[in-house]
Amino acid sequence: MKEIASLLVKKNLAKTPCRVEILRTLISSDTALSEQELRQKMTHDYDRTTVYRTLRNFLSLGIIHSVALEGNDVRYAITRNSECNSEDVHVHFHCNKCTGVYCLEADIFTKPVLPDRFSAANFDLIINGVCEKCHISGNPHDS
Amino acid sequence: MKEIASLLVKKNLAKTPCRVEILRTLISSDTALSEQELRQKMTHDYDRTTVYRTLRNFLSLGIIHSVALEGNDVRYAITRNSECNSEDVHVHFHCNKCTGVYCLEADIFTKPVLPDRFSAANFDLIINGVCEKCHISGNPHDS
DNA sequence: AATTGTCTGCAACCTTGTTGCAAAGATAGC
DNA sequence: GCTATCTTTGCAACAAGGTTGCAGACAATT
Repeated sequence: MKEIASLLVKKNLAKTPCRVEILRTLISSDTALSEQELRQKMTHDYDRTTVYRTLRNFLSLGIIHSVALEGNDVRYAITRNSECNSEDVHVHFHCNKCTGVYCLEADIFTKPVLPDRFSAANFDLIINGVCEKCHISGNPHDS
Repeated sequence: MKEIASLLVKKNLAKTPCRVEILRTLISSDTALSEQELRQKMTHDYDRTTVYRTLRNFLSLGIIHSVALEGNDVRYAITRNSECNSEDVHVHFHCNKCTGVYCLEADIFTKPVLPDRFSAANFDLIINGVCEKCHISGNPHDS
């Protein structure tokens, strides 16, 4: 919890309940969460607008990042140095069974050679498949 | 134009004006189009619902495919065998200047090694950067 | 040309993104 | 610890998609 407080101080943000709870929820989740999932996991029911603005704020500060999936499905996750913080490569795994989205290490990705005159600033890779938790049983981890 | 007619016949779809025009527009565009861009490029103003249903229809038949970008931004493009039809790899280039989305050859992509117990069904790579048309001048191709 | 089944347009509703404004809360100085 | 100030929150409201049902229009078939 000190982690959260110092993060907010570092980013010059007031330590408000909504911010603390959003951060706590995202930090303690092993998957990226949709806004809906996030709100459901939070104990207090904050207004939609408040959560929206807080997420937007966190996004622009790089505290969290978002993953756009097919079908207007956006997930949010804490940006951890060890996983998703590579300057220009983001790798996410989307499980077709439990629908969870996991941040994977960026260094498993090899940058492709682009056609002439195309220059890349960053890469976003989404891998669809079956995650480790759903691998054996075939049963989803979250139901 | 025969191309379009035979495509529709092959997929068991009636040759209706809306379908023909959507296909014609997508085929003649070198970039993936948003629904809005698509509607603007079409000569007849079809109802939003009609376009929506037609696109959904084409998507499920694999005639077109969609690319989900950040910020609820979805683009649609014809699925060409030479470009985007690889069974499990889709590579798209999103230009930060002209905002265009181009389908790139899937074979420039190298599949990464996944963590234990993760298994992949398909890969979606989105590369952000500057496209060939915006490369030199710095001026966007479409304005 | 008539029939049948599909497609289109309209109305309507839901979700998500977004803004303005006023009330409530956090931070800083007294 | 209390007040002033600036920030954050909640509410209302609207825009843009996504989505469905239904009835009239249209395409394909006989």
